[in-house]
Amino acid sequence: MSPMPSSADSPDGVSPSGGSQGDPQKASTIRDVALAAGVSKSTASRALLGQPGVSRANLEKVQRAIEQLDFVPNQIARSLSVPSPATLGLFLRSAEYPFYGHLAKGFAAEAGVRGYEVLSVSSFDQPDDANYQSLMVLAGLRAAGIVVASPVVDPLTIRRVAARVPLVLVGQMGQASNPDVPFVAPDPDDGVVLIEHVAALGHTSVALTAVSPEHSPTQWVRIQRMRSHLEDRGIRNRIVTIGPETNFVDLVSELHKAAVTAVLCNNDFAALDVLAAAAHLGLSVPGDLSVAGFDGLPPFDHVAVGLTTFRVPTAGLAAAAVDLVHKLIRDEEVERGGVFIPGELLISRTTGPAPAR
Amino acid sequence: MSPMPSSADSPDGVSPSGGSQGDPQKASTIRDVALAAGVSKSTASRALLGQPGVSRANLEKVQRAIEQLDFVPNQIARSLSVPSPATLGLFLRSAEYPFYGHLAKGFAAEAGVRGYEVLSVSSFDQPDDANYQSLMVLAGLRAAGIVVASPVVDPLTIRRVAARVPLVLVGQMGQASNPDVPFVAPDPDDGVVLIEHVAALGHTSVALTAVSPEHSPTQWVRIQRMRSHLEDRGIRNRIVTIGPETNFVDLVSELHKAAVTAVLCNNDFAALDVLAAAAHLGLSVPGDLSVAGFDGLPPFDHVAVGLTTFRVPTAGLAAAAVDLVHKLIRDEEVERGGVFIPGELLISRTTGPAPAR
DNA sequence: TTGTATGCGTTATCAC
DNA sequence: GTGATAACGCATACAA
Repeated sequence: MSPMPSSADSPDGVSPSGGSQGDPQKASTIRDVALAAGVSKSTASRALLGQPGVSRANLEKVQRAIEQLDFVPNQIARSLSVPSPATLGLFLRSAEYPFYGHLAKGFAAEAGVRGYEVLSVSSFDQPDDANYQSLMVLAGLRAAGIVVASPVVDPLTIRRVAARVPLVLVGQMGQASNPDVPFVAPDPDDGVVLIEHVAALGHTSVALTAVSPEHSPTQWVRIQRMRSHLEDRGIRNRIVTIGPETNFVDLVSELHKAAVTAVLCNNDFAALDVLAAAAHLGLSVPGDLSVAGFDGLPPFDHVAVGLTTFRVPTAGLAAAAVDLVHKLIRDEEVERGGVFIPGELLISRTTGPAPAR
Repeated sequence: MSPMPSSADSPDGVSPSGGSQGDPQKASTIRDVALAAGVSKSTASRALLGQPGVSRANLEKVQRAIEQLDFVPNQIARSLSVPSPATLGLFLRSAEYPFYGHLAKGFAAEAGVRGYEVLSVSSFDQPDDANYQSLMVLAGLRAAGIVVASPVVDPLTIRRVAARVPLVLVGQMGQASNPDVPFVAPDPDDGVVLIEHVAALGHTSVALTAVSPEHSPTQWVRIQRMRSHLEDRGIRNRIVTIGPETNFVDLVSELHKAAVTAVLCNNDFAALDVLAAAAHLGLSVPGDLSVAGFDGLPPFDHVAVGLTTFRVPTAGLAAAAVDLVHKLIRDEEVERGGVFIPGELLISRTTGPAPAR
């Protein structure tokens, strides 16, 4: 970049009223550029786009005018005339949760290599109406496709939007409510892998933590599978529902008294709470109690944390979602019934052999 | 800490009737609606916008046509004639990093209460050109204002966009390159609080970790202040640059041999690496070595992690950014020189008195 | 090589 | 109350 002449300050006395910056003075258009360069709009446009068929003299004049006017082409107007630059909409639950943050990253990466621009909106736990509005913003922007990665959108909204634009659900199994909407989800048998792990360690009484089913149906499916697997193996089990008000010290104390030797948590943060409670109670982990988390996203996969957990494959989910919506956009055949991506067990220091009794 | 939702879920459905999916037919326009309703575009538009001056009969006809055609107004075309005043653009570094995820959440929350819709795009570490394109998408959408929370956008791009639309930087001090662009940033003296903490504990030889300056200018400023503060106090210090290839065991071993008794890390993940290395070397923490992190976002603020760290106020930063851009949009006076938001020291179990020598 | 005219989808300004 | 028509900013056949 060359240094700007000092005349770039506003010498013509267009004194800003209050704004210290970028006074919303009307943006210069290609018409201004053409005028300043003494050519027609068409020539200015061609020069702008670097198209052939512009004399060198005019090219330079236009470029100078662009520089001087700080002209930035209006993408909106552009996209009105040319077929919309492929944009993918991502409807995401609050990126505050690591799962969604990582999903977003994987999504952007995969979409990027396919040449899509990505626009995302966060649905954090708003009323359904607001979610519909937000989704409509994406649709109104003429996104080529939309990926919904939020559990808090109701099926009717999904269906209405899906009728209008290629839409893929991720992280949720939509078939129950919307049989025709393709989806990609973690393997529902992921949790079973954890069961096999603690079973192999000799545990015979296991607790599973869970949040309320309506808050997280997918998690509920996973936990039901875990439970039936436990019962097939004759392992005693109980499901404890936790929430923001849960007193983990009381909970862990009670579980320990009931001879539970392993707690499989619904996510890593809950596992952290259980670990803190165990420490507070003087219980050794994994000596007295084995604890496992779920999700396995950084930093919980770090050796220094030492948590046994299960890594949910955010990158794989994102990639599959982009692939799916890409096919939908191109009107190709997609897998009905959804795509399941299995995760990976991460064994660390919070699980061990069941204590001898 | 309360349990957080983990891997996503689907709402329990009702009415599992089939919606059609993936029709690649071009979107219907208001012209189609007008045609189907047997009215003119103008009437259709008025009905669509709920404007007065439409007969009840026509209103219903239009609404029915809209329903039947699954018509969604093209926001892009709309904003060509009428700038949409209720949309804020957020240009964010990859939400994979917790800092940006939390920032995004706070931003959406604050923007929501002010009635803004939020559209965000992620700049993960792309070439500048791609970032320019992404930013232009936002600008091109005619967002009322834009907040840039990414250190990887070059000043010229910022300037050009800021000339067109109200723009605020967050997390970086833009005054050097763009004196006129308002910004909100963490207090540069945040790190000094950590210095005072370890100084009070009697440490006389301290190491600071850092990533390369161009990767994070803000961090660099903070660390320079920390260093000068250390020198004012006569505390020996060294800055070690770390990166993805860093061998932390070697690093910590070397620091320990050099009689360093406290390591202040540039973020919590780095602290985790240092802790793991210390454990691997048989060093007790904080007996032999005190370790502190930086950022203090979940889960590092959790008592079970036990890390001494410094919480950077993401919510406050986000709120201030929204406030600033809101003022800019309304053409109100904004603070020149930026807004600094101080964070909060979180003392836990990884820092302690300097070992007697 | 350059300019003219037209269309993209919507809203706004007029007449009627 | 309603419907032509002109912007909005840009790209592009089509002429010249």
